[in-house]
This record gives sequence, C-alpha cells and structure tokens, in this order.
Amino acid sequence: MESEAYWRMSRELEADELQHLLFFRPSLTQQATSSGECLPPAGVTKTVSGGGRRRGRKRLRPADNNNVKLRRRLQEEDDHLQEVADGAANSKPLPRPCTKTSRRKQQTTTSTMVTTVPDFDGYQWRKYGQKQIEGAKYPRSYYRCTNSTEQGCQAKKTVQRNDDDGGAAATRYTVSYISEHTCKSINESVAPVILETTVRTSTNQPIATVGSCSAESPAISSTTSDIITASTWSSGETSRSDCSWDSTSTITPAMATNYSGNIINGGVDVEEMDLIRGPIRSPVHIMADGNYWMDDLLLNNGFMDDTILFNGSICQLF
DNA sequence: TGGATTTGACCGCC
DNA sequence: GGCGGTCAAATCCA
Repeated sequence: MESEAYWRMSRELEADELQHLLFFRPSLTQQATSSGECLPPAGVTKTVSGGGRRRGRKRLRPADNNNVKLRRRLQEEDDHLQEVADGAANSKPLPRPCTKTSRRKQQTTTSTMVTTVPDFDGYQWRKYGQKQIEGAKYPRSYYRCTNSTEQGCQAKKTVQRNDDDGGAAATRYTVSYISEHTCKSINESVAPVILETTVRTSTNQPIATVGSCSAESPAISSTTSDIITASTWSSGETSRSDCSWDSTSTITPAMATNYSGNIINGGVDVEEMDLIRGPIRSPVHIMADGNYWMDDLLLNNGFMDDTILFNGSICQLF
C-alpha cells in the first residue's frame, strides 16, 4: 500500500550537528557550561529574559549540631502550626492537598515520555531543580511549565546530558516529558514541531502510544527500551501526507527486521549535512544509548515506508 | 524589584 | 537505607 511512498530517511547525527541544525530560529539558548551542566533548553524563561544565576540557599548541614537544633525547632514550629490548623478544623487532621505521594502517583499514571533534543518546543519552562543522578556523569535538570501556576499545567520535563565521551564526541541529551500540556503554547507556529510522546503505564508494561499523534505517525514501542515514540506534528507543520501509519500500532524489537548493511551507521558525513538547508523541523529521537534517528529528514533516500532506525539499524515495521 | 536560577535539604518510594 | 524528585531560601540580573 504505502510501500511506493518513501517518507523517511533515518540518520544518526552528532548532537552538535543536530542542535545547530535544529535551531531554526535565532538561538535562545545559552551554551552548556564547561562543568557539564545541562544546557537549559530553549524556551526556558531564563533564556528569553536572560536573567537568573547561581548559588542556592545556604542550607543547614546535617552534620552541624546547631543546624540539627534549628531544624528541630523549625519542625516544632511546623508541628505547632499544624496543630493550630487541626484545631481550626475540629481537631481533624486535614489531608494535605497535594503531597509528594499523591503527586507522584498522579504522574506515574499519566506520564508521557518524549525524547528529543533540548530545543525550543513552543513552551516556556522553569527550572525547579537539578540533581546528580546515580551512575550519571552529568546532573539531571528538572523543568516545569511556566504555566503550572497560572493555568495549572502539569507538564514537566527533565533534561540530562548523557554523553560519556570525555569531551571528544558530541554532546547528547536525554529529554523526558512528564504529563502533557494543558496550557497553550506560547508560539503556536512552532509549538509541537518536534515532539516525541510516549506513554508509559508502568516499567514492565508495554508502552501505549499517545492519542494525539496523527495517522501518519508511526508508533514504535519496546518492552525493554526506554524509548517509545509517537510523533506529533504541529498544525503549522508540513505533515507527511503519503504515509498511512496506524496511529495505534506498536512494534517491539522482536517485531523489527533489521536492514543490514545500510548507510545509517556512523552518522551523517559533512557532505550530506551540507545538503540540508534551513531548519529541520522533524521529530528527532534520541535513544537512551545515544543513537539518534529522525523522521522527515529533508532528504529522501528511498527507504521503505515502513522502516525506522532502531538501535542504530534500519528496521522494518510489520 | 520582580522573576528566574541555583543548590542543598527534605521526603516518599522501592 | 539509598535514590530520585521536589521544595524553597538565597542569589542573581534586567
């Protein structure tokens, strides 16, 4: 059916090339620090306003006896306030409106994961935390939608630099989106240009695709990989019209047939990259292992309609 | 001065 | 108990 129509060429790209090519508007991002800190994704408010800086609060160190006392005192104050509040409510302990527990449970049931480069995605994000993750070379940054307070948007994302090249190879990032936006994009013309959405119901369950993906989007899933994708396109984006993906379909690695010996290994050479002009506004998938693949590359290399790049190899979808 | 980032402490889950 | 996610005071900057 769609075998006559070629719509995809997948590539492995170095991250710097990707970022360079994907900044289809004057870059609002600042360069990653030499310390390996995560590059603030474009769209983060800071990058627009240019504000914000360093050094967090001087917090109490656990080893400090005085701090222990102070913390205890603060805890007592909290307890006292709680007692007052409880008293005001007929001595009935009021359930906290939104505990961490409830928040996390909400997230796990509705979480979506998207992988893409830390590029502008049409939304403004505010960084609310950074954490050094066990086994990770670089810290993970936590962002929430700036509309989380005004519009109650639950969207969050984490950005983690995941290259371990010792500085020689290109920078690679893993971006995870949690929950979907309930707010409006700040720039609809570019908003969902590059978005890969994955719904993960649980770590051991198959991953469901997101309903927002259009019929032309393939869904790729894996029971072991932490990357399952269902592409979305913005209203202003040129959608593929020549493909007929079932938006609900999924595949697993076992269902994928490897196309051996094709050109996709080793990235795009400079000559090929030079052929690409203008913004690449296509979904760019960053696998957990650092591999990349793209939909809708501007070049059509004649791959079959139902092929993808999976774990660095061209795979055929059934 | 307001808004955004930084960063260590806090907290819940596994 | 360890780890990851979140909080929030401190800080920075336009």
